[in-house]
Amino acid sequence: MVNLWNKDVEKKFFNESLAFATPEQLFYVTDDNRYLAYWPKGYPSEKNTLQSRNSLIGSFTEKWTTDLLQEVVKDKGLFAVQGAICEELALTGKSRADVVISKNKNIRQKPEDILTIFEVKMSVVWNWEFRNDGSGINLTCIGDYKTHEGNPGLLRSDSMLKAAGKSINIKVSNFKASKIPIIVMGNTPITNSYYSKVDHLKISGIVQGFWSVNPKPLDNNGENIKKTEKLGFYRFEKFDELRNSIESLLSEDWNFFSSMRSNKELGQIIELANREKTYEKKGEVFLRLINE
DNA sequence: TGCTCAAGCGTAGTCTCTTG
DNA sequence: CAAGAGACTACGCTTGAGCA
Repeated sequence: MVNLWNKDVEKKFFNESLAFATPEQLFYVTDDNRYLAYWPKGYPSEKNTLQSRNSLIGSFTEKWTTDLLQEVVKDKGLFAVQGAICEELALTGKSRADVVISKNKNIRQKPEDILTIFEVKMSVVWNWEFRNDGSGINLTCIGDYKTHEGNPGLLRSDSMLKAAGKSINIKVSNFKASKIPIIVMGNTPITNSYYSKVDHLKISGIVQGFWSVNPKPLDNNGENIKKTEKLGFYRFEKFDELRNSIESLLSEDWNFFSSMRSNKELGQIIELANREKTYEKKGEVFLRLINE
């Protein structure tokens, strides 16, 4: 039984990090000397911005996602690889893929071996209070993301834009990228101003999905979106549900294509492609012609 | 070879402006 | 008038190109 994102995972993040980082690097310190993961809504005094937690939560969530995906593909002879490099797909040492599913487990990858690219955009979602009263580390959840000032994960508009931008950068890097689906993995919902946009990104073939692997991001049965109309966004509630979606992603032979053509040109291309015998062949010829 | 430094990655707070 | 989007800022960390 594999669990998706939940409060225990965040607790684990703080517990692991406290082994080598100071509480001051992981928490805000309030006026009355409380150690909190986020400023509570309406905190009255002067606030500062914590920076030292950023890279820690970044690498923790990427590792956590890699392990989760590894569970999905391990019995298929495939591998989840963290920080993959593939120059042909604009995935360089400076701008790696967070996680890829591949036929091999090397950091350096060939486009032909990569089956899916995952961009991880996750944060600490809940607010936490840390205490160390001598008897050891004590972490208490003091509220969901509606109770603190933070705007975690995919709820930030610029995170959405960055994820979309990186996907486009990969898709236009090389025609070999057109066969590889790209998924943005988050642990929060998205704002309603992005509902129709994620569907358009999916339909136009740029991002195959914004997936949240946090089944219950809000306490007290708070309302939160399950999916958008065209499944551009989807919130997973069980590991098996995630496994099924990834399996169907891996089972098809995908193609991304984009172009600006006149109706006349398109008609000519379709006519030529239609002379082929099978649907697969028609598709192949269509794609070859549209890329010429 | 070892050094510096720009450019990339990451998250998060603040602020302004638009929108309803 | 309130809420949210997006721009901007901040800063910690890593990579790799250029250069002495």
